[in-house]
Amino acid sequence: MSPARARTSRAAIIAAARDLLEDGGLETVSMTGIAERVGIKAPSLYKHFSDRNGLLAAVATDVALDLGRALAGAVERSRADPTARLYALAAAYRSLALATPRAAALLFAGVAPDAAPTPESQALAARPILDVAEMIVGPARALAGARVLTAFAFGFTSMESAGAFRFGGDVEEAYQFGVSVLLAGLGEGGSDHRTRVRRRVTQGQSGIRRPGHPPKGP
Amino acid sequence: MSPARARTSRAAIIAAARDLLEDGGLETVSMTGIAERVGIKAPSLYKHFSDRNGLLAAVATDVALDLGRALAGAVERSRADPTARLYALAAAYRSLALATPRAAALLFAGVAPDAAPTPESQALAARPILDVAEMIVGPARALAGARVLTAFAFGFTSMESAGAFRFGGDVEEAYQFGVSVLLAGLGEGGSDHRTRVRRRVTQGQSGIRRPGHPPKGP
DNA sequence: CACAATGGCTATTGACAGTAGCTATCATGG
DNA sequence: CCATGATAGCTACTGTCAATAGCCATTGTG
Repeated sequence: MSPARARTSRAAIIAAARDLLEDGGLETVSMTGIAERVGIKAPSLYKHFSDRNGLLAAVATDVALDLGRALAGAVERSRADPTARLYALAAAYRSLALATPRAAALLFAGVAPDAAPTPESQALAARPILDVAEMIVGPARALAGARVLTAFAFGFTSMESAGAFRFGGDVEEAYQFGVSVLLAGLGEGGSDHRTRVRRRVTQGQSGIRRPGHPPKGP
Repeated sequence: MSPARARTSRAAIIAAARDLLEDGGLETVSMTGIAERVGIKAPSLYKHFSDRNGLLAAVATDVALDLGRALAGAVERSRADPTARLYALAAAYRSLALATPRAAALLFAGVAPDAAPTPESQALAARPILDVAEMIVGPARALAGARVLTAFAFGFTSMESAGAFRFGGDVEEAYQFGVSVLLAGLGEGGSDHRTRVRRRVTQGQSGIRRPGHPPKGP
């Protein structure tokens, strides 16, 4: 084992890809473009990553790690009570999601299905949210609570940066409103909403014509 | 003005594109593949649509119209009280979003930025949600409420079909839980959450290294 | 100092979006 | 009963991209 001169690095390639991703969207993240940015030719990239999806997966992991750090930092800086933590987390998430919207989409939306981040990086990013959810609704509902919080934050910021909120109004205010609504609802102990509702909404009929291509996720 | 024989139709092309989209993802929606499905050659598609994005925009509009119809139908079939309506809408949305996940992503996430559905179709899809939000929180907060509801429903189903919920647990139950939490929080009259919170979370600092590529949406 | 591993390169292939320009078909108006 | 013109299809082509094959230069270690 004896390496040769390395004109670039894995980290530099990932950074270049992230740059391209953010200011041009997924389709502008070309092997050619990345290679150009790091000063090599496209085929050489395959010496560092198996293929484009492997590279995107590394980008996604990188983003997940950033997100985990940002959330953990927000928790550290906030007061210890659940309310303060939740607001801090929500703000930190939105801040990152708006700064790097396409990366966020890469993380949670199935934009590039074969470019999933590593489970470890995901677990790291999820940790602070699971913790705050547990503080609010208790251990039994922590997972469901965290999912609800994440779904809202991701969904909202995703739509926001996609420009899907096209009817005017104060978008930031709506986000804060959502966080406070979730906090109020979660704080309600969850009462028996869950069981009360369970049987009512299981298989909404909606008159779709498509035969259905069910998702494959675990 | 005098047309010739038409071997296919705009509607057939859109349907073929939707099929391809659902069972292969956006990147498998190729002009060649679509053309093959409708029995013509790829270049002929440009007689019906300006380019691939134009075609995708038509697909998105088609999906938005379906969604609008599904939601309106769910409202019609439900009881008149806000709670029943909200659950019906949530179920109908999830049903459609899970049946056609990539189409949903096309609608709300910025998956194909230049393939936005027509404003009319969007307004139609948004109507039922705005209505129920107004019933729950009143006209002043209807828009914010609708955004919160939509963000949650879109975010949740998007993550669900992307397979982003990888820690086990009952995912459907978490969705119901989320709806009940939102209902409880919204029903709380909103109290003064909004203003109480406003100044606390305006610009979360999160230690991101990226200089920021702000979104362009209106 | 040899040698093997490694990271780079050029050349090539196959898929795809999109354009140019031709042709066959049909509806309408003389 | 043509002639005209609009249209929807076609073939041929270009340029871009991911990915592969195979060669070459460099460098650390025995």
